[in-house]
Amino acid sequence: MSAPTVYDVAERSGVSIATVSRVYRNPDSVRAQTRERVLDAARELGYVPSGNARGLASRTTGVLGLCFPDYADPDAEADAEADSDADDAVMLYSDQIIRGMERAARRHGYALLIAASLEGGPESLVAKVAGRVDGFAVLAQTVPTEDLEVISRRLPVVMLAGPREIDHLDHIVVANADGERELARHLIEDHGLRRLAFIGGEVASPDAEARFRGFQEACRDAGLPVPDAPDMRAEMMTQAEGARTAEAMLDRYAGLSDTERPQAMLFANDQMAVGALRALERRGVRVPEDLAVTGFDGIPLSRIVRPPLTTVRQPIRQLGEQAVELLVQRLGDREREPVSLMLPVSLARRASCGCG
Amino acid sequence: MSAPTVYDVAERSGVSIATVSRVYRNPDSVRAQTRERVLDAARELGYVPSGNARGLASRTTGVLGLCFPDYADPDAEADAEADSDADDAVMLYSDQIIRGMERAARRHGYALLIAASLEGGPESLVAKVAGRVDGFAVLAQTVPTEDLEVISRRLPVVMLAGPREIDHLDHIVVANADGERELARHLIEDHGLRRLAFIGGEVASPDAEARFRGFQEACRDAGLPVPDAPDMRAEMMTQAEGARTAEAMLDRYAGLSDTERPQAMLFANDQMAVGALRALERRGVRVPEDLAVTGFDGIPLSRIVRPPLTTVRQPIRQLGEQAVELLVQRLGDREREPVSLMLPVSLARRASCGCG
DNA sequence: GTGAAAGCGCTAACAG
DNA sequence: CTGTTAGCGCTTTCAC
Repeated sequence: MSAPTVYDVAERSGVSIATVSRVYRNPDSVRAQTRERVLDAARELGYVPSGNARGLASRTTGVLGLCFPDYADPDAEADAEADSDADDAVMLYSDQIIRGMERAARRHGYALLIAASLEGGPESLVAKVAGRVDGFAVLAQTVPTEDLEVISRRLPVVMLAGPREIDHLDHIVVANADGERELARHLIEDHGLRRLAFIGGEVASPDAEARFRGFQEACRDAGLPVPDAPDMRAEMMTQAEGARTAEAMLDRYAGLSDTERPQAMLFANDQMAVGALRALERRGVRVPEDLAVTGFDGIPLSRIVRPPLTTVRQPIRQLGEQAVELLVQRLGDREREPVSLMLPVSLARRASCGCG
Repeated sequence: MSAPTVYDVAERSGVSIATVSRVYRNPDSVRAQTRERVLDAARELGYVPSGNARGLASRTTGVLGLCFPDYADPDAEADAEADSDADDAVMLYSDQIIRGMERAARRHGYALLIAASLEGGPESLVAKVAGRVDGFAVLAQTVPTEDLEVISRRLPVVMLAGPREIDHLDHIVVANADGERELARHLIEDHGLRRLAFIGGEVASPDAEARFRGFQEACRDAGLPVPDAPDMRAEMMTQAEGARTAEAMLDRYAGLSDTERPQAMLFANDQMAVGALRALERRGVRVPEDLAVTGFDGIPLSRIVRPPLTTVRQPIRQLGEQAVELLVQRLGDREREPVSLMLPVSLARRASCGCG
């Protein structure tokens, strides 16, 4: 009793397999009466068209893919309450992209195949994805460049966030530098702050680095001293690290007078800023009266914390949607020149910088 | 210039197509030197194995699927800040399941194909998914039962949440009734409350209904009057609706004395409870002093609101993980008896009921 | 409108 | 360890 095929359905309904095929592919090309016979037979048999066979024969899958970073050790015990916020941050990011892609894909009639990259997975599962989709998106640093090199010669690939590693690929980033520059400018010009401290992430994070560059630009533009490195770096960009770095900053500047110590801390992301907010509260530092605090990302939590966090909203979902648009476009025209999109970000002025 | 195939690689590396196939399927079964030759040729050619052809020939895809409800009109303009919380609630739910499934699937070497069901989609996209996966999970009320009936005869399907519509399918639910009963019991026994109001959702929501049943049980167990319907129903189970119903309740009981009006409002989910919290604050009702408030779900927001919300944590992610486990099991043994799992929930006692 | 025949690119025995 | 030979289940011309 193996699964029924077009042959079974054809036989049972007294038509040829070509007709069965037509019924599923282009129902109107078959006389209504014939069509019903076929459909009935299919129902009785429990027939489900094989996507594989279809794909093989038609050379398209109707599926788009996404490779994203391994956001958690899959072998880790699932403990809802104890999940680290590091996890959460990355996951939220991936979730949003998945949402965006799924939504856009659906609009174009595609389904979405997702796969997180294992650490040192065998034959990288990108291969698995690549072979089953019409095109796919890759989050930066998820897939070895050399693999992409090979794969992208055979099907559309769009790189998301991070540097454009392969120049013939479509590529989308968010305006990290612009956003941070605008944020710093706001603090400097609108709030009259002069002494700003930037708390960065690991050097390997292209996003965090780009944000720091934006910070530098704002300093330069305002005629303030331009630091050549973040005042401090956090390895993880988590709430815990945010709290830790905030306290470390406090200690570092403890001996300084009010006119010397920083008036604002700009964190490379919201998670850290939120952690800092809590640490500062514990230490009796009032935000924004004593110190302004800002983040980056615009995660939901940023609106909920007290004081609400001034931050830069990243259009993460749109990143996913745009990715699909580019893939669909390229599927329609393989010759189109590769594009590199930079999605605009927007400043969310809230209480933590003294606004509102 | 069509995509290179095993034949191209075989020719270029001077081996047979069988060997090329082996290199990708079971590298150790090929002499290292031969393997390298093949791999080199593949690299030069830009060869990517066709998942479709593999699937066709091997009768497995290495992909599991998930059909979930259309959580938002795909044609709606994406406006991050303006997304309704209705959206968010459903999305968070789906996201968690996706996460859980992806994680578990990866652990078993599967990728995950996801597709939200269109409203009146053509030939329901379940067909699309069904044809491309080895098995899949379906969120309740996502796929017409009759379709499932047919499809589930040919590949493993597991139903998630909601009633078990087809009895030969594996099925997983969370202990909605148990959770709400325990929650109500806590209010009654531990806090000594006697007058509880339950705010339900739409009648069509199996979850909300199950929670109400749990509420009824607790009332009965405690010898309190047992209502035969929720005190009030919200159509959407959103924050806005929660706020609205909370105010309506306030108005309804405005004329009663302190010893007559409800001492607690039990909402069918967290979203509503959170909305209620805000509405109550606006109306000057103190929680929990004047009125206890509880939710259900254990969404992240429930921990963050003030006062933190007493709720019942649903192991949504585990729902996804378990779904994969069942699918994998069944893939290994088609004859296994269908199982129906009920995942335990846990009470999160927080300030909104008077705890902590 | 419908049928016949030829693959799509790979895996799966079986030989050797 | 490697090659040969059949299909896997469908879409696609091209006839009728």
